[in-house]
Amino acid sequence: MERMSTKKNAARTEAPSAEPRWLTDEEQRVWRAYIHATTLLDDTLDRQLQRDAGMPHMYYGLLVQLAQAPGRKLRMTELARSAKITRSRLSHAVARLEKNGWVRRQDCPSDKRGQNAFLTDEGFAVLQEAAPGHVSLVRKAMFDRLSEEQVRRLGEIMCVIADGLEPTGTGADLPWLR
Amino acid sequence: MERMSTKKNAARTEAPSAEPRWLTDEEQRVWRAYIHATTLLDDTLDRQLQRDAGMPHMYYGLLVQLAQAPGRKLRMTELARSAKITRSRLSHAVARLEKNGWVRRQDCPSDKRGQNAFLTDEGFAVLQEAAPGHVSLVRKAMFDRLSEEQVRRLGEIMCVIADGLEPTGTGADLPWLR
DNA sequence: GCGAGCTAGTTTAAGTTTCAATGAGAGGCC
DNA sequence: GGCCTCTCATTGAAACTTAAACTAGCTCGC
Repeated sequence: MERMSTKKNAARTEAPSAEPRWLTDEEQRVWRAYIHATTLLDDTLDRQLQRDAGMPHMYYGLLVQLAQAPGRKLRMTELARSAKITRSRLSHAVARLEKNGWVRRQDCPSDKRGQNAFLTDEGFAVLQEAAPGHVSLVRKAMFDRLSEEQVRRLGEIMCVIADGLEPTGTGADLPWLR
Repeated sequence: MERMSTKKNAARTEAPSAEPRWLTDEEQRVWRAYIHATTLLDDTLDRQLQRDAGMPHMYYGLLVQLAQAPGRKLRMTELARSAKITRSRLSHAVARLEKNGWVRRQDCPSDKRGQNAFLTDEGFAVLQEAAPGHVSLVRKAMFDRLSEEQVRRLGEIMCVIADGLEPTGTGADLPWLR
């Protein structure tokens, strides 16, 4: 991805359109490994869940969030935030899950704009059926292949990255996207 | 994602439909952090490249692969393999990139079924324009936030995961998807 | 040299995601 | 109350992805 042009790595005060600091060779290798691993893993999980539970990984994640929420229900915005997706995307997703009978919506009593999504018994059953296979795959793809030490470090690293990207306010843009 | 039902963690000989080994609390935390970080980062990169270069991250990656290939060209299958995507997806992607004038196809002389995708000068120019902003974002989201030690470890971990998922033959399925 | 089976790549249709636009309620201010 | 603005959530169109056919060319054994 990096180092398309002349390298000139001198530290400088980063004027807006100055030559950027390209990635070092090691950083490039790590970045490529990251892209490859995440791409492969995501595709693998998607394919398995599509086959075994009839839904993509993201949708499965939504069901899990609901299952863990008190009363198995969550406000749409809350669900969107915890799943790290847009409200629009969630709307479409819940529409589909509702069509499958796994989730239903109910009006929020305290705020008439609001909607609660809640997991049906059918949805919970689907989750229970799919969970073992999913966990098993996650384990085989990641945890069985890493030492405890590596797992701990991966956790730290991922938290650092997520913290840096977390939209601060509600939908506030990150400063360094200009 | 995990631990939906009773826990019974005793090691056992893993009969096909036995109670699976659920994730420990730490593993769950790490897994969630992983999902969150990768989701956020991928979305962030997609949005920035869509805005600055008019294409999603994956498409940008294809241009990069081509730019680095000898003669700026690559067989379709080869490109699909190095980008970790299906041939079908690549077909669609190249069709779109071709429509933008950034890539063109040429028949492969040695194998009449084959196609070479090659990067046009326009495509290269787009890449050169987009690269600094992209690298800068990657840096700010990941490398600037991690110590050298962490970067090295992340690289190791990602390689382990990728190795475990790499389709072994051409399109051969992984054994543990049953 | 020809038929079975493989490989390269594309196509179709169905499903998913994005972006921008919309409607409808909440909240503040005068 | 009336008005302005913000938030919650949905919608529709366009772009993207996927799985499953499908075409065409290679290759190997007989």
